[in-house]
Parts: sequence; C-alpha cells; structure tokens
Amino acid sequence: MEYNFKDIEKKWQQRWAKEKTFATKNDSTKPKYYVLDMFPYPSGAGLHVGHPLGYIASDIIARYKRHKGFNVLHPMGYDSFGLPAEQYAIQTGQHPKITTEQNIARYREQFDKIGFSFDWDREIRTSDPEYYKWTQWIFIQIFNSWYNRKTDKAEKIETLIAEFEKSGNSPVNAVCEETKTFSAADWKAFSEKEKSDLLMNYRIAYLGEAYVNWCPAMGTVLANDEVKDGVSERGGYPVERKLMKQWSMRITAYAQRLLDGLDKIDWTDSLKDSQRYWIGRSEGTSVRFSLIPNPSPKEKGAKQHWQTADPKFYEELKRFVRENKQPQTEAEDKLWQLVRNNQLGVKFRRQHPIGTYIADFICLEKNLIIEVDGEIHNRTNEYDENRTAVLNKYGFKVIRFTNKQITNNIEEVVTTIKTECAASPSPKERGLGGEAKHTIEVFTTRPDTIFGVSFVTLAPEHELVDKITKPEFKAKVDAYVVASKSRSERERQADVKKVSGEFTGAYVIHPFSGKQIPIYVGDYVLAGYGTGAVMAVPGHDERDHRFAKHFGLPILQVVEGKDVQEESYDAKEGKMMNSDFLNGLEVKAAIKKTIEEIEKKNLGKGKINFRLRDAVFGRQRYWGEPIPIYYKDGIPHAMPENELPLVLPEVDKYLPTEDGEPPLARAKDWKYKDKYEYEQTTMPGWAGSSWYFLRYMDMHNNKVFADKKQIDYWQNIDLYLGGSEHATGHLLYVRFWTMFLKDMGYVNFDEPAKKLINQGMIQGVSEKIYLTKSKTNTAWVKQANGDLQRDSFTDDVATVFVSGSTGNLIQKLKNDNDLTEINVPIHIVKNNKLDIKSFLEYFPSYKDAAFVSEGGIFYKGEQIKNRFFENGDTTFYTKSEVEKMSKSKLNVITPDGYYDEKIKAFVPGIIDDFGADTLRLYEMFLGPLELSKPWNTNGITGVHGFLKKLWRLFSPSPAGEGRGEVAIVDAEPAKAELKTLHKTIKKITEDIERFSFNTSVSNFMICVNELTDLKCNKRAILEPLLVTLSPYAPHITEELWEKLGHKESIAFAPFPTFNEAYLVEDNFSYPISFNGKMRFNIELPLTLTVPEIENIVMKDVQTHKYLEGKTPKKVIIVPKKIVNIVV
RNA sequence: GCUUGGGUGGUGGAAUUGGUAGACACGCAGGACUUAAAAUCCUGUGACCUUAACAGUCGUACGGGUUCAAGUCCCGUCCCGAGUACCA
Repeated sequence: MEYNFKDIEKKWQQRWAKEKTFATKNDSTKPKYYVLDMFPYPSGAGLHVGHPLGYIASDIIARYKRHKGFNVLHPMGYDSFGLPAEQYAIQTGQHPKITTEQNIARYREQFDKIGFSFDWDREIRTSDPEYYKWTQWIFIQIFNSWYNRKTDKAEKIETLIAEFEKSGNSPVNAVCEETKTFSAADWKAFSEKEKSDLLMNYRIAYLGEAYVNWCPAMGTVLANDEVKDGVSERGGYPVERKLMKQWSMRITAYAQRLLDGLDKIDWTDSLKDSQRYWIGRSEGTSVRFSLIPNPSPKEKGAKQHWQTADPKFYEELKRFVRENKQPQTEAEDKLWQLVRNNQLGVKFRRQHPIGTYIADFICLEKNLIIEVDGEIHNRTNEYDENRTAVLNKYGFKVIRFTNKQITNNIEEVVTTIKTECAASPSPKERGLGGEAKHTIEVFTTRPDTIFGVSFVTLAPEHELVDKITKPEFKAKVDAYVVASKSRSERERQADVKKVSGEFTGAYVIHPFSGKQIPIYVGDYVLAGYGTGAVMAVPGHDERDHRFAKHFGLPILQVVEGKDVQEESYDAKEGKMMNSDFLNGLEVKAAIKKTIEEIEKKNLGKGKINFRLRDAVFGRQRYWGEPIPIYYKDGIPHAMPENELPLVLPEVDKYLPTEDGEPPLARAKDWKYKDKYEYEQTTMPGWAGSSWYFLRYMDMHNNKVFADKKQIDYWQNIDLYLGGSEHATGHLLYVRFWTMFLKDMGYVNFDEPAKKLINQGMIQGVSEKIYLTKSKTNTAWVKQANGDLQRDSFTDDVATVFVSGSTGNLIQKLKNDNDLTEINVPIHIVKNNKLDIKSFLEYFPSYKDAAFVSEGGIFYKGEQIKNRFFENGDTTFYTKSEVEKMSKSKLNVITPDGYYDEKIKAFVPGIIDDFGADTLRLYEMFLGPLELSKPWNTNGITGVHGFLKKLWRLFSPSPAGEGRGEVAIVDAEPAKAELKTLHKTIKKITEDIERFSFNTSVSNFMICVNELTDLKCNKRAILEPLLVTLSPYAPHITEELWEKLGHKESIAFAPFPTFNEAYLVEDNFSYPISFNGKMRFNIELPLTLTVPEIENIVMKDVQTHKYLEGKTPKKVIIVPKKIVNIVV
C-alpha cells in the first residue's frame, strides 16, 4: 500500500463537498467559536502561495476547535465588487472578457484543492444585491443618525430634530464646531432645504465639502488608506488634492472610542500602534492672535468695504431687507433721522447684513451696532444673547435700545451712541486701515513656548490668507497659493524637506509680549489639521526652524537644554527661559500655567485634536454599491428601506461621462419613482467588508441583516486573521461600523474581533533581466580578459537584453541611464538560467532581440559571437530579487498548477508534486506565522517525507518495499509509546493555543520518528495521533482513519486527552555546571531533596576532577533544572 | 525622522517564566541496499585547536552591566525588515 496523495486528496475533497461535512449547525447547546479570515479580492492571478498561509492557520484552528467540541463558524467569501479586472474597464470602458464568476470559480477551485473546511453554505459576495441590500440598509441607518456628545453614542436623527424643535441649537449638541446657533423658533421657520443642510452637519453619513484625494486617471476619489506614496494603491495612478462635495462618514466622532477600545482587544501591539498613530490624538490648546494691520477694503481690491455679509447668504439677506424695509417701527425711523448723513460725525448704515444677520443700524468705522428691540422683532432674550455673541465674534460691539427708550428719551439715546462712538476708536484713529477685526486661531501642543513665537504660518488654503495679505505682497502670495494647490500629492511628498512660503505683509500682536509678529503662508502647514495655522517656534520645532532659517527670521530660545541657532531643541523637558512669567518652570508645569493664562485672558482654551479625518465614502466608479439616496428639490432623501436593494443599473460604458460625471450618470431612465435623480457615486470597497462578519452568522435572512438571536449567540469574532496592511483601513472601518451598530442596539459588542493575528507576507523571488533603452546596434560586452568593451553588431538588432549576471556591465549601463528592468516569468527560469526559447514564446514581440551575457551574444536562437562563448556555454543568467508576489512582477507561485497559454505548457504547483497536506504542513513549517519570508521550496521534501513515514507506521513492511496493507494491532501500548504520544498531545495543544504552528510540525516529526524507532503499530497510540494531526493534514488522516475502520469523518472525533501520568519521570539527568559552564550530567531520582542531591553531586568523581582540589564557594541546586557549582 | 518587529550554524528556524544554545528540517559529507538510478535506511555535521581516544577554547550583531547562571533582563552602538511621514 503506497501513499498515493493524489487519489486520497481528491476522494476526500469530493466527499466533504458532497456530504457538506463542514456546514455549521445552529446548535446553541455547544460553546461557539468563530474564526474568520479576511476575505480576498479575487483578482485575476488566483491565489498565490502567500495567500493560504493565513487560511491554513485558521483552518487548523477551526478543525482543532471542532475536535475540542466547539460549534465552529468558519466561513469564506469574496470582496467581489469591481471584479473582474476593474483596471481594464477603467481604461477601456469595456467589460472585460474574464467574468467575476470565472475569477471566483478559480479561487474556489484552489480553496477546495487545499482542503479547507469552510462552510460554503455561507459564502458572501459583496456584489450580490441580496448582500448589498443590507449594506445599503446600514448606510441609511448611518445617514439617519447623529452623534450625541452628551451620551457619547450615535442616536437617531429624530432625537436631534426634536431637540432643535424644543430648544434650538446650542453648542452642547455640536458635533462639528462651525455650526450655527439658532432658536427653536428659527428652526421652525427654516425652509426644508435649510433644515436639511443644517442636519447634514450632524449626520454620521453626510454630504460635505472636503479636500479629497482625486485620482484623475481613474476619475474617482480615494480614501487616505487607498493612496500609497502619492499614487493610487490599485493601479498606481497619480493622485492630487481637490476640494469636492462628497459623501463622507463621520468616523471622527468615534475617534476617542476607537482609541480606547484598543485596550480591550487582543491584537498585536504593532497593529494597535498604527491605529493609535492614525487616530493621532494630541492634547494642546488653541490660541487666538489678533491681527494688527487689516488691509482696507480698497487695498484688498475686489470688494467694497461695507460688504460684510456672508456671501452665501447675501442674496437672501438682501431680499429679506427689501421686503422688510417698509414696516419699520416709528422709533427706528425716528432714530434713523438723527444718525443718518454723518450727523454724529461717522457714517451709519441701516438694515445692513453682517454674516447671516441683519443689523438695524451699523457704524462700520467704529465696529458698532445699534439694535432696536420692539414689536416687530419680538425676540426672546436668549436669542438676543446669541445674536450679540455672534456679532461680537465678527468684531462688533452691540448696544440695544427698546422702542420705548427711543420714543420716550431720544436725547439720552443719542448721547449714549455718541459716547460709545468716542470710546471705540476707529481703526483709522488707531493708525490702521480696514474694518472688521480678525484673529488668527492656532493650535499648539506646546503653549509653554509661546514666548518663542517669532512668526505665524497659515496654510495656503486658510480662509484669512486672502483677507489679510497686503497689496504689495498679493501677487506673490496668490501665485504661491495657486502653485501649492496644483501640486500633486506625490510632488508635495517628494520635497517635504524643501522650504517654501511667502510673507503676507501682515502682522499679529503677541498676546503676552505685545510684539509684532509677521504672518507667512507656507505649505508645511496643513489646512485639514487643527486650525490650519501655527504659531511658529523655531527654537523648539524642527519645521519652524527650517522655515525661519530659510527666511532669516529670528530664532528664540525659551527652553534650556542646548543652543537652538543651528538646530531646534524639540524635547519636552527643561526649564523655561526668556519667558516672562514662565521663567524657571519645568516644561510640563509651564504648559499647564500657560493654558491657565490663555483661558483667563479668553485667548483660547485647552483642546484635543485628532489626526483622523472623516472617511470619504463616495466613489466616482461604476463598481460599488449604489448609495440609496435620491434628490428631491436639491434635498437628499434616503430611499425607503423596503424598496432596497437599489440595484446597480446597466450602463453602456464604465467610464465617466464627457462632462466628468460618474459612470452611473450614463444609466438611462434611472430615476427614483421616474422623477428624482439618484446619487451617482457608489460606495467604496470598504463598505461591504465593514459588516460582513455579521452576515455570516445568518446568511440567508431576508428580513434583517442578521437575526438578533444569531448575533447574540455568535458574538464577535474569536479569531480574525488578516494582513497588517489593513491596519488603517478596513480594521478601523469595521470597528467604526460595529460601534455604530452597537449604539443602535443591533449588536451588543463594541469590537468586531476579540483576537487578531497578522500573518506575515510570503514574498516572491523575481527574476530580472535588463533591456537597454537605446536602439543602437551596439552593446557593452565583457571580453575574455574581463574588460568591458563596446561591441558592434553586424546584424540589424532592434532590442538588446543584458543578462542579470553581468554586474559590471549593468552598473555601467545604469550609469548611462540606459537600462530598463524586465521581470521574466519565473517558471521559465531554472537556477537563474533563462530559457530564451520560452522567453521568446512568452514575448513574441522581442523575437528579433539580442541577448548579451558574460558568455557572449545570443541572437535569433543562435549564438552569433562565439569568441565570447567559452566552452560553448550559452547560458543567459537572470538576477534574483526578493519582492512582493504580484501578477505584474511575473513572480507568482500558485499552490496548484495551471496551464500557461503563452508557452502552451502546464506549470505544476506544490499540490501537483506533493499534495495539499504537504503544502499545508510546509507552509506552517516555514517559520512563525507572523514572519515575512521569501518563498522557497528547499525544505519541502522533509515535510513530504514525514507524511510518507507516517503512512509507513500503518503499513509496517520491510524498509525498501513500502508495500502491504494496513496492519494495526490492538495490543496494549508500551510505556515508552504512551510517553511519546502524550508528550506530543501536550506539545501540540500548547502550540496550537499559542499559534506556534511551525513548532507543532516539528513535534509531529519527532513523534513519528520516535514511534518508527519503537516500531509502534498499536491502535491505542496511532489513533489519537491521527486526531491530533488531522487539523494540519486532513486528507491523509481521514484516509487512515477510514482504513482503521471508522465510518464517521475524523473531523469531529474528540481530541485526545492528555494524561500527565504517562510523562512522570523517575529520574532527571541533572546538568552539572561549574561557574555556569555545563560539564557533565548525573542521572538522579526526582524524589531526592536538595541536600541529598548536593551530597551525591559533591561525592561524584567527575565533580572532584573539575574542582581541582578547590572548595566550592556555593552550590546552587534548582530541582528538576540544574546544578551549578561556584568555585 | 518617528513608530514597530528583528539580528542565533552553510540555509529555514527551535530554545514558552533567566537554568544543558543550535530542537526539527533542508543542504552537505560518508556508508548500506541496487547492474544503475530513484526511493529508503544508517552515521557525521557551529567554529577553532587537538587526538588513538578523552578533553579543551570560543561562540546567539557589537561594547559594557546585573546575576551562581544571560540568546533571554538593563544601558549604549551598529545593521536589516515593516508601517508612517511636514499632524504644530
């Protein structure tokens, strides 16, 4: 009987599929275990040998837990949107020839061939309308929610509307800071559009303006985690920044919870760290700096100085004024007659818009507003306070009179106005131009260094840049702003260290020292973080230091430590100096003190900033879940839930329209109720994967996304396996959605996965040759004596390849910039030797190329320069390099073989040569799961040999024959055999529990080696061994299990129990060491006490030999461990 | 730069709480079986020195330290991989 892995594996794979052996039962009497792999995006190349690493590990765990009596959920699905070959469609607009079904079928075929125990009754595809119906449903829930800061959780939007109706908007409700304050009455008076716009500031899924990563080549926006090195992760196209109206997810509302939750879950530290960094919480304070020179409106050019209205609302306000001009109160008219036409020496305006308000009377010069409260306005006191606060923010002082005051005592009113006018010097009187007073708010984590501020820098996008820039600097600043906006992300990242900026000509006043401080624009300040402005402390911040050096600005030292003129001193320790009231304090104390002072002077307040940005959710792509929103009168509405799914419509082309609209704009007659436009962007790839783990629990439910009972039973994932590259993308989003669903009461846990393991990456080994760029007929060739010489071809050669082994030659050509790296398919390379014939079959366009190697020149299948080919050696060597496995690098190794159309040959994989069990064991044997390593097959024979050896235990025929039927005896096992077995059970259990799969494979080898030495063929030993091995090598163990007479699958056989009794030793071989150096062993009974051991050891002949007559200073005896004698 | 993981034979890697460094496997060398090959089995295999044998010295990137005892703990240095990048 031979170990025929091919037939065995096929037989069991078919039987498992037919009998649905691994379908999860809804058995809530058993303890549950949920083990999940991140599902793949089945792109064209199929699984490569790196993929199964994590799947095999999780399959081992799943199978192990089944043996342990758990009800195991172990499903698999596909991130199937945008398949197949999205890139192809983006470029051509055509649907690619390989279908999604074909792609997925190939994956499924490979999964089956490796013998995974997935429950295929629960296969998810994110692109299936039955699935994305629920993705859309969750989107609607998110859209209809807001984040309540008070209860610190998401709530239905209705509760916010109720709040608004009851008491208007107060900062308590604010999720984003720049929202309007308004009264309940205002709310009721708002139009539907206004209400909708306001609510958008609170919805967790919202439509808002934001700078996004725009990828022109793909015609879509990308999330931060979809951009790598300034180019798109999928496709590698350049990305630029663009201000766009976009659907976004308010993940920032969850920033603190996402951070705190990390402490509760068992994920790797590196992964938690990258999430912490990405969330980027930093504590600091805001500080407002007042601006000194406001350029006058005329200096600024475009605008009239009296135009103080918010431009967005200007038209509306104007109309309002026009409509309300007539019904003025008597009192207002009376007062107007006395202040108009510069009667008080200053110009007053009537019914003048400020921001979004309309002031009754206003004097722009004096920043003074006079409000008349009366019957017409009939406002509440509370509302007046709000209004005053807002107007104050615009820099105006507000004085109020009632109608009665004016009617009864107008003289007194006018006197008050005059006094107020005199008391508020106009900017001109203060020697300055301009109108409304501006402040620049900055965020800093080092308020202690405030006396070290020598300039303030604004981001180019900062709203004040335009307003404050002095005319003589305007041209340069404008040019700078435009230039930095048009720079691509890649360019921006490329010269991070390059300083650039412009002086605006304006200054602020230092709030403590009163010094004038210049304002600059610089793109090292990011618009999206903090306030988009920084107080620059070049002495103690590296970036500010660079900027100061470049522009020759003063560098002040305010923390003792080291000289700051040449290099900044960024450390957060030391004593303060040159800092007025902070002098002598330690940095920490100084920070505290400064915040106190800032808050006391009302210049700002302590604040926490997060680096995390809201997640852009809309994609201008075809493939993705349609966003279930339609627009009615410009107002977005969620579709009714019972009308879901909103199915992706047919389009003629998968490209944006000529006007740059997303592809969905091409869909004909695609309208809600035939009337209303649908949202045309689609959801990003991460939408479907943010909740899929819940759908697996209740795959086929068509009433809810998953039944509450099922969710309560399965809870969150016990073990989640996936790559660490998802740290700042998927793994953040899935936590966010889970927290949201918890807030809504759909699940009762915050975190999607209790434990998470990152499997390492298996890298590929690429084989490279080099293509010279120039199409000349010459090439550098190594001469027999080793020199390089330019050698002419006599033939007409279009392309010249250079071998990877010709190191000098390559260096020379590289220096000449005359070299392109070409990856060649690895299966046409053996031991770095390129098979040129196959290469030409693979790339027929190169059929006229010449191949220059150290040995000579190879051309048109013939060697043409024989003087270089010594000994007739025509080898053309490649250069190997370890790289990520990818289709484009032609270095993909698939676990199973495939037919290569180009060279018309079958390329075998590991499974074809050694079988799936060997593949599984070998991938585990390679090393620790988390480690990345290049794929090599060096050790595979060892693992395969182990399986053959195992097989032979069951058919103990004379060595060398390997034939005979299963021959197992029922005899009582010997002590040594039981010891081997139980030692193995113990080790394997420990190894699995700590995910140390490589060592368990070793332990199996040791076990089989020992049993072979013992010539053990006893059922009582071999049966339990099979069960412990079956998670790793399911096929061979099933087959042997069956041959032993079992009818049931081994998959559910109970895991053997470990019995300590078999391992109890009578003796222990003590290592005897002298001064820590091991010299010899003494076998001693374990029953001995420490003094008895010492007694025996000291009497030993060998001990005397090493003591050389000296008396030991000390004897250390650790029972069952070691004896150390100190001489 | 920052964060993080790591550095052990010719190779992949073991050594779980400080207690015999190099498990297990590959490779290599020698041998058995064979007409031969494959397969299988046996022996050896960190380096150095030495031998008939025993024994000895040095060894976990480098330099220090703690300890009876350090691959493991502490301090400093160097190198490699991964992530991230002007986050004030």
